[in-house]
Amino acid sequence: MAQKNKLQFIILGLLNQQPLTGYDLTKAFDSEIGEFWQAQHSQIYPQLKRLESQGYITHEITISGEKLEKKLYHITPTGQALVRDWITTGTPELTASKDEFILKLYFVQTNQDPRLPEMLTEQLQLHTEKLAHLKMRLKTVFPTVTAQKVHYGHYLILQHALGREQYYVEWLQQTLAALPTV
Amino acid sequence: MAQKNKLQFIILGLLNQQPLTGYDLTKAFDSEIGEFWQAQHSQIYPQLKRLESQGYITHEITISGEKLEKKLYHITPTGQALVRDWITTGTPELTASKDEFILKLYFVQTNQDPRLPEMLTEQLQLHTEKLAHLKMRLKTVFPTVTAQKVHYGHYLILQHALGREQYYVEWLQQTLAALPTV
DNA sequence: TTAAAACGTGTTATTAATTACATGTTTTAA
DNA sequence: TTAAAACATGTAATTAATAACACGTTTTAA
Repeated sequence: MAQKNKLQFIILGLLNQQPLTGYDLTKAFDSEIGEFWQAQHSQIYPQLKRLESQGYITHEITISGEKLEKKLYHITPTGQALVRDWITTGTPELTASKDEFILKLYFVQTNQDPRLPEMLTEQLQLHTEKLAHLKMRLKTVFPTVTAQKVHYGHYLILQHALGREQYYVEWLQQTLAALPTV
Repeated sequence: MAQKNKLQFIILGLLNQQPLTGYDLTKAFDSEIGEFWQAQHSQIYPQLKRLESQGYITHEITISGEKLEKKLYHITPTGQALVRDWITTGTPELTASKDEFILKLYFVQTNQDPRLPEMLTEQLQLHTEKLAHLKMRLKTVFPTVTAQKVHYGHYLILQHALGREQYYVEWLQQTLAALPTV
């Protein structure tokens, strides 16, 4: 019941900002969007077809260089209405997340387990790198308060991802520090 | 391409602690495990069959009451080796999460958007409730430091979920507070 | 005593998502 | 000038996941 297939709304949301190609949309999932939703091009191209057949988007063909055809997708008024509805409608689901690493920890019975330091250290490094990357991105994309206002949603998403990562790093550090000394 | 199908490892991990029925396993995903992985019984029962055919688990039939047959699954030594491998092997993937609400925010162009207060308030309530629930659980399940050591993994998972939720609540509060006053 | 809730196990159908296959063009840097 | 990287668009095959269908038992509280 109700609203699944969130990919369609994300695509519409992106096209609501500006016309984009399937390739552009795919790339969007590699950057900030990818922090909160993932999709491959093999999911995106068929979805674009479906959205077009339903009248939510249209496309225009442009030629890049000599003969490379790009399909630039535009949102229609019906599509815009659909995005508006999606955003306005409540989100009571609390989309559950998955975390393989935390699950592995769950099966570690005791804080004496000799594998713990190595496991935690590996994650600490990974998450520290990611945190650094997000920090840099936030600083370069939104250097001023004015820049934050130009695309507030983008700012929010990056900043939320950063805070989430920050928590993860701190938690790993604390958990490591709390381990019994050998 | 290495190791997908993480459900199998989670099931094995749980059976490594104690023999369980399919129903028990299903319930495990309703509680603490569910914070970091989800699975329905329609995924679990077939997976149990597969694991058994591969020799990682076996089952024993017990009768509950007059005639209700329960299949109690046990892990085999091969299965135990598989769990050990899974835990010991590195986790370099950083399992990406999904969050529909944050995505909706992404498509809000400006902090002047009249829908923002309502959207954020709804989430604040949901996450505050969840946080309270996790706090209570942590307090009842692990009232003492000694209790934490009895099943350290369980403690870690609950405590991590709580911290994550805490961050989410604080972020929502800050974002709400930073909104321009009407 | 009886109805509801919880226990218990399965399958089928559908949809979502990933991986792999498949092909070609344009740009950029060595 | 040429090879690699990036651009660009699709389909097919497989696997993961959810929702729905289906059935029966035991326990518990009204």
